[in-house]
Amino acid sequence: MHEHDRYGTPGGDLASRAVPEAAVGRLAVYLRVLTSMIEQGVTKMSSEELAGAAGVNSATLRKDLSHLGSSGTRGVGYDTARLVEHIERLLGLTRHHSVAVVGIGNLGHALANYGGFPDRGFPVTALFDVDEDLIGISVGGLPVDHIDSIPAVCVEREVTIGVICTPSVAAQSACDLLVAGGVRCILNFAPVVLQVPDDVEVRRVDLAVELQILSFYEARRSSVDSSGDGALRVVAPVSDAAGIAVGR
Amino acid sequence: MHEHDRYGTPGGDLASRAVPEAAVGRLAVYLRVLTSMIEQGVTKMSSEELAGAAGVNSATLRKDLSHLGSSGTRGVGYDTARLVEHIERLLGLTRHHSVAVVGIGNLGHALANYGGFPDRGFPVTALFDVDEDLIGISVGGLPVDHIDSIPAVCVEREVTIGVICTPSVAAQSACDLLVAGGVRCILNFAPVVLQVPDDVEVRRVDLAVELQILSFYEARRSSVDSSGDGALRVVAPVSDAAGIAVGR
DNA sequence: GCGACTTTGTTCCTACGTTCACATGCGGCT
DNA sequence: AGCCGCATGTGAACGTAGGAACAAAGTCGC
Repeated sequence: MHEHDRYGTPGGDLASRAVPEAAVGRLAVYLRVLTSMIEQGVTKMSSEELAGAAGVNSATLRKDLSHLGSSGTRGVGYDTARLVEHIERLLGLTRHHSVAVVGIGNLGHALANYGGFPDRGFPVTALFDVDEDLIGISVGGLPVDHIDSIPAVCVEREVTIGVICTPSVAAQSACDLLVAGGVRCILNFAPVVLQVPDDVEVRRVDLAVELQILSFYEARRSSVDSSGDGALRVVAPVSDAAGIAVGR
Repeated sequence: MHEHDRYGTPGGDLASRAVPEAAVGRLAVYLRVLTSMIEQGVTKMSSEELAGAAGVNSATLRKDLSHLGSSGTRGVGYDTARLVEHIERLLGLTRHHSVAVVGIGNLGHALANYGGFPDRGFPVTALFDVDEDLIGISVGGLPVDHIDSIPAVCVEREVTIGVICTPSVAAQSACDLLVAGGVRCILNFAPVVLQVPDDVEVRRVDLAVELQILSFYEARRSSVDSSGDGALRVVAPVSDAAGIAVGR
């Protein structure tokens, strides 16, 4: 199926997944909290502290960290620098991932201008668009190429991650071109469900969906208010203060 | 920490709303697929068709749709227009949600210029920033106000959704101002965990996390490739540096 | 050097979300 | 008008995530 069920692959007994996706997402959050703390000179943290800063339960945090082997010291806590190292290794951040952005509209512009992308390690090395007026001009210090050259350029610059910021109608073809260029990880901002080969991983960031989910909560809250019935049914398991979102 | 666990159905009656968050997200996707289909003149769809287009299992789709009451006709399928109506009602899209964007940098610009925001129903009615050079200028047809005026303006324009596009350090204060202005739904693009009262719903969209998750998949795949043999379960029991942790 | 305290790593358990499979119910066909 | 087929809606099973509690392990104080 498209958008692989990242859970147990049916027949794929193999390593498919030892670390749950949800845990991977949280690990990325811990990583940011940790680097921020290190900058402030913090060298040790307990699971309680780190969990508080990341907005998760401490047991969940310890379980997540256990996926990368023993990194803590009982009775003391975790060495921040060491932990960062371990998480980076697990997430594959030890080597850089060249990023290509397709569709240099408003959003594409914004992403290209982020420069090294939030948290370095993801250098943007290629920009593409169809608009002839954009080709060749420099955005964020990088020239825009025509989408026809996607496959060649991606191979040449060893792009590992493709970001799609095109209008919906162009998203699938942009995706196909990226895949043709050997890109197997795609971040899709276009509000469509992409069809890709099984070995390509797609993550979708959908603003409309996010807004509609918020709308749903707002609507429910309103109806609860008006109904006067206090028995509200909360479903979101992570709606605790500072919820960490990441649904799906 | 959160009280409402209620699983039994004490009140029972307004049972219709125990919709899981994951289902809400999918419903938003179905909604888009449906509107797109309607534009193409499609009036009826089976669960199989719709599920295929949305990239989910048909059973999951039917269960999701069951949350909004019987909308289909057995032996026939779903009436697209009717379904759209039901989903919109559940998601609270029958009334418009005024959106405020805080932080008119690259991303804020992009969002403001989307105009009505992807899929209408979410008109952007206020823009805020700290930069004096930006105050007063028009972005996407709307003037930028100073963040100090957030509370007053949000109340006045009945903003229900706040979008935070500020740098990390400014995010929490932007959030506080929005909350002070009565905004209880927040979409946060800043890579920080916001602290909010219990009745405020925050959803976080974190590009760095998304990229790092992709990086993780890429890393895992690479190690599978390079290992050659299928015995990649081997993990880093000892001090294997590149281990990806499998098994537990 | 020994004991007590602290915090990790893990085990168990509960709850949820997804999927399978089937009974129910509706439209079309003869 | 009645029967057949087909797709919905739902009940049960399965697998996974998350939280509480506990045991191992290491440090600090004496």
